[in-house]
Amino acid sequence: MAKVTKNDTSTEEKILAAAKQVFMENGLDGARMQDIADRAGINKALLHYYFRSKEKLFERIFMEEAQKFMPKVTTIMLSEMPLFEKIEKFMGEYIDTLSQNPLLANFILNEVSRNPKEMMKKIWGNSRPPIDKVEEHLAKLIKKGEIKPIRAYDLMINMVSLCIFPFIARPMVQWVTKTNDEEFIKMMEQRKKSVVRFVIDSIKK
Amino acid sequence: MAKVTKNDTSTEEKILAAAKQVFMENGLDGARMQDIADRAGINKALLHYYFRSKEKLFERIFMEEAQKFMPKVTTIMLSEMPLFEKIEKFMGEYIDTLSQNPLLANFILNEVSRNPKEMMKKIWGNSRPPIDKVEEHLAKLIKKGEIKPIRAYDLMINMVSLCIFPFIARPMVQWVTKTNDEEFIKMMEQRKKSVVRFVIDSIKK
DNA sequence: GTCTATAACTCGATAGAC
DNA sequence: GTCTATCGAGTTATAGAC
Repeated sequence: MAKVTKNDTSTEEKILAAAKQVFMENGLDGARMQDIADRAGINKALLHYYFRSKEKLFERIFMEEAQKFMPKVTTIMLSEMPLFEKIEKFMGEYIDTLSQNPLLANFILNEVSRNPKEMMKKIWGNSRPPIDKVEEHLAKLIKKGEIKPIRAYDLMINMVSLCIFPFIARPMVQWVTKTNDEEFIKMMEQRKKSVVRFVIDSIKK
Repeated sequence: MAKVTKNDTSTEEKILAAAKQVFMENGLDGARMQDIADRAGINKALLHYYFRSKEKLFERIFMEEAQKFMPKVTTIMLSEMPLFEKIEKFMGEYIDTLSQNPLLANFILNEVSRNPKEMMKKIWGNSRPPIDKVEEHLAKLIKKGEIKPIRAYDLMINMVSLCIFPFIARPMVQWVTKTNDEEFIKMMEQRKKSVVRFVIDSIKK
C-alpha cells in the first residue's frame, strides 16, 4: 500500500531480465554470474545482495518460466468443448507459447532432467495432469463409434510431442529446412493447422 | 603394422567408456574430469595424456554418439520399400536406438543447441537428409490418390517428433504415467506399433 | 604409461568503503 | 543500494618422478 511504489524498471527487474536470458541460453551450469551482471549493467556483488546465491536466483527464474509451460493447457483439457475443438485449442496454445518463448521448452526439459522429482513437484505442486478427464471423454466417443480406439496417454504424448519437439530441435530443423528465424516462426504458424489436422485425421473414423 | 596391437581393453577404451557416461549424464559443462577419471579407475593426469583437453575428449565422444543418431534412418528413407513399410522401419529403428541409448537424444540435441552450425556440419558432413526422395515418393502416391496431401517436411518432422520426444521428456513422462524404468521401456516398445498406426491412419485415404 | 603434486585459473561469494 | 577488492573452493591442466 501507500507509496511503497518505488521506481519499477528497478535493479531487481533488470537482474531478473538478464538472468532469464542467461539461464535460458546456458542452463544452470553454463550460466555465469558475471555474465548476468554485465547484461544487467551492474556488478556481481549486487546480484548477491538481491538474491543470496546463484541457486536462489535460478530457482526464481525457473519457477516463473515453468508456470508458463503447463497452464492454460490444463484448463482446456478439462473444459466442456467437443474433442476436436479441444485438440485444436490445446495444440494452438502450446505452439503459440513456444513461438513467443523460443528457449522455454529446452530450458524446462533440461532442468527437469537434472532433478526430476523436485522439479516436477515445483511445477505441478499438488495438482496432476488431467488424464482421467481425457480418458472419460475418449471412452464416450469410442463407444459412440466416432473415433478409433486410442489411449489417453498416447494421444496426449503425441500431441505434446508434435508441438514441442520442433522447438527443441529448432537448430536442426532450421538447418534441414534452410529457414531463418522469421521463416521458422512462420512455419510453426502454419504447423498449428497442419498438425491439428494430422491428429484429427488419425483418430476420427 | 606389425604388432602395434596393444592390449585392447586398454586405458584409452576405459576412458572413452567413462567419458561417454559422464558427458551424457551431465553435459559438457556439468561433467567433471575427476569424475571421468574415477569411473575409468585412473587419475586425471592420464586423461590429459590421452586426450589433450576436456574439450577434445568431449568432441570425440560427441562425434561417436552423433553418428548413431542419423544413420540407418537415412538409408531406410532412400530405399525402395512401399511408403507405409518405410514409415514402420524408420520409426521402429529410431525408437529402438533410443531405447538402447536412453540419454542419446538429450545429449545430441543439447550440444547442437549450444553450437548449431558447427555441430550440424560435424554430424552430416557433406551429405543431407533425404527430403527430396521422400517428396518424390509422396507426390506419386498423392497423385494416385492413395494418401492425403502432405508435405515431406511435415511428415518427417512429425515422425521424428513422435519418436524422440518421449525420450527427451522421459522424466516427465514417467512422472505423469507413474512408470518405472522397466515399464517405460515396455511402453516405448508398444509405442512402436501404436505410433506407426497413428501416422499411417493420418495420411492414408 | 602411470602416478603424485601443484600450478594456473575460473567463479561464486563476502567484506567493507561510500 | 551500489561499488571495488579479495577470498576460497573447485577444476582444468602441467611438471616431473617412477
